[in-house]
Amino acid sequence: MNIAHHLYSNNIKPSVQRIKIFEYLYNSKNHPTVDTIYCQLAGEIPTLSKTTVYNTLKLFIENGITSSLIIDGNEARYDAIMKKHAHFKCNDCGYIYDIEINDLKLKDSQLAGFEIGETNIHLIGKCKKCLTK
Amino acid sequence: MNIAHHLYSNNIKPSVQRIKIFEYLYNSKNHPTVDTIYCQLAGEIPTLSKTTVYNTLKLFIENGITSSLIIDGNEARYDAIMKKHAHFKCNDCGYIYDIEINDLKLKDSQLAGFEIGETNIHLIGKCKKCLTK
DNA sequence: TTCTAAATTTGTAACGATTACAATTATGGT
DNA sequence: ACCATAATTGTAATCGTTACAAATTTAGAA
Repeated sequence: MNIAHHLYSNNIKPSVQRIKIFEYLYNSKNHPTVDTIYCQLAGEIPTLSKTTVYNTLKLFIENGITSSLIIDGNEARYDAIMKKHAHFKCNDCGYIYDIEINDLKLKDSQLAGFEIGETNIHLIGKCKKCLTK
Repeated sequence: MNIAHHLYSNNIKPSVQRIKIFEYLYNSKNHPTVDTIYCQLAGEIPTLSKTTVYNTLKLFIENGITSSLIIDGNEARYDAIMKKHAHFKCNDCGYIYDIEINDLKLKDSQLAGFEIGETNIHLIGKCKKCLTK
């Protein structure tokens, strides 16, 4: 995937920072926090500022190529995979799994006439790995 | 509902603060924030401290009579209705609706062997009222 | 009732994630 | 190369939450 082109086609002018941040987000599947992104890229881009990471992610979200999730209260995590999916966080190892969702059945009557823009599903528990060890 | 008894039967020693906080939480259906609870009760309990509200809610959650939800990033909201339900937040009026959920169908294969402790479903969009006005 | 220990409440200070803002640096067109 | 505009950066401020120690209340024993 050509990242510069991906940014362009979503109305984002590419820059070194933007390309590197999106690249990291897209390749690392671990829903990184701002701090993680910053620390990982600070080596490659020595002048990088944490504010730039915040600004850039905000821009990505506004243009629909990134989404944010808050699965525990304290800090936001980011995801470049835009296909609708749920998240499962293991309380033991802390890993956040992507979970495919088929369908979400809600009582029709209640949401009739509502316009649903966003659906966030967060599961918390213990993953198979941690349960079997 | 006898609140003092409800607290007792959940291993919480009642106190003026605890009773008032739970009472407010239980009667107001609007998923209040800590600040809202504090401001509402500060009149009745002039010595009330915001720390007490935090402590008390934490105690309620530990003992399973309250749950917290974070539907937009910034501040936590609290709910004394423990029956499993989803939340819909209207981006226009800001109101948070309780939505009954029948069933959540996820791809079985992925979560096989996982232990799911908590399921949070947050919907965001525009409610009927705001759409029709 | 009075004393004492434990639990609860309170206020202040600290913390951490995020944002505001102004200054610096880079970019693109003429 | 020059200029206007956009992007990046660092610092300081903001705000929800937590840590902590002092003050108050509670409950049980003497």
